[in-house]
Amino acid sequence: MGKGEATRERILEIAEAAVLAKGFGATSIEEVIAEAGLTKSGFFYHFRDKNALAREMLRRYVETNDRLFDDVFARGRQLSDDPLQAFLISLKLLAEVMADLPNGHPGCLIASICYQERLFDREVRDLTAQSVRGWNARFCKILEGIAAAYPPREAIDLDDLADMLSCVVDGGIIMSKTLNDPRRLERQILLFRNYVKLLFAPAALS
Amino acid sequence: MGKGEATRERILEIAEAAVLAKGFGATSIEEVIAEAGLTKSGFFYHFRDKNALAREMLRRYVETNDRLFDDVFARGRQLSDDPLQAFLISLKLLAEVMADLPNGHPGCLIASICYQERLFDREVRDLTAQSVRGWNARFCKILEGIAAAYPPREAIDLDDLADMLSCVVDGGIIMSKTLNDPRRLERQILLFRNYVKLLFAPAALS
DNA sequence: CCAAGAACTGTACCGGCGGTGCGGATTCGG
DNA sequence: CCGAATCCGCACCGCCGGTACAGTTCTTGG
Repeated sequence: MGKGEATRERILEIAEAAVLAKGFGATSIEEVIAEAGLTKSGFFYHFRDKNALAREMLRRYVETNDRLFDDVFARGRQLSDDPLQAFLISLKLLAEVMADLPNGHPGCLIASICYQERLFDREVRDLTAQSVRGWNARFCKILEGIAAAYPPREAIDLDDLADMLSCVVDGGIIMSKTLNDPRRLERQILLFRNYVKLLFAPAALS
Repeated sequence: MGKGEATRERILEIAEAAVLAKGFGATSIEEVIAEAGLTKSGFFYHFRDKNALAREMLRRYVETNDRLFDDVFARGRQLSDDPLQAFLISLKLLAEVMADLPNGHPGCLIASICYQERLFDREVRDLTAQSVRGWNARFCKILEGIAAAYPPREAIDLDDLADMLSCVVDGGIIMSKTLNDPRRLERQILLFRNYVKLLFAPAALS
């Protein structure tokens, strides 16, 4: 990693924290560069304008989350051959990861952008939509594998159920932040997990 | 309603739409007063500063939502004496209300504030927390009534389940806005409704 | 080791916005 | 018709996003 790339990464890290705490519009470039220890000229050397910063932040965020999901769901499959058990394990791991964050989850950048949509260009908005669609499709594929092995107790739309995981996480983050209680996010994920168990697990197992 | 109060209401309405679309920090007073048709002096006659505007917006939003919940859950109880059935009816009504919004749900002001917390003073943040706590307590009370009549199929924390409704709504709003698909919010509420049904309804009823 | 780019700094400037202050005008109810 | 509520006009401050551009320091490949 060259020196320039390291600086870019530092700027993005600082900017992301600031944006999640105050919103994009209220995050001044000046405070970011002050914390990063460079000048305004230095900033504009790396990013053409504020929107370019947003694009890179988002790209970085999506990439990080993708890796997290890769990791969590791979470990689930690794610990059990049964698709349902693997998913339940993965959800527990996900809940643990969220619970282990020192100061609670810092916030979902997609949610932050969603509530400031008019500030961003089409490219950014398309990237948020595409990411969410990707995550939902990923969850849905897992659920289809489960449903094939375990007929669900009720006729449920698997797409909606896949959506629900994202919704519960985003909602859990908001509630955790608003009430200043990080554990609420973990509990919401576990509650969703219980829903999945209730839907698919045969009565004998529950 | 005096003329001043009408102007205040107009300002709050315009400001809320702007804040939900661009965030609080990026919402300029100038554009609000331009749309409201008054001058900056007129604005500062009604609100001491931008934070006073935020406080009033939030107060208004919480009040509106409280009335909505009062209405929906009262109608549920009105249509069925059974606590579970009443709740299930109320959730369906809630989903319908959300689905009937012409351009989709405009956004949750509490979520918007949550993602810009550093911009607001303690009073505003306390009000958001208190409102969320109030709604959760309301849902929890209903669930306790249900659990007393129908022993839940699994040992579930009713507080968490009450939280889940708020989470699913907030998450559903974000997903609906991000994917530009208003129906997703409705479906998430109905999916939560199904969870409640699955948890409490005796096998004979399902 | 040195040249060539990459990675910055310094300075000057513009326009927009939040916010303050205050005097004056208009409007409206009693 | 009086006085209070409501709103306008105007001048001003400081911060911020963004532009422009010349100069400096650091890094790295040949």
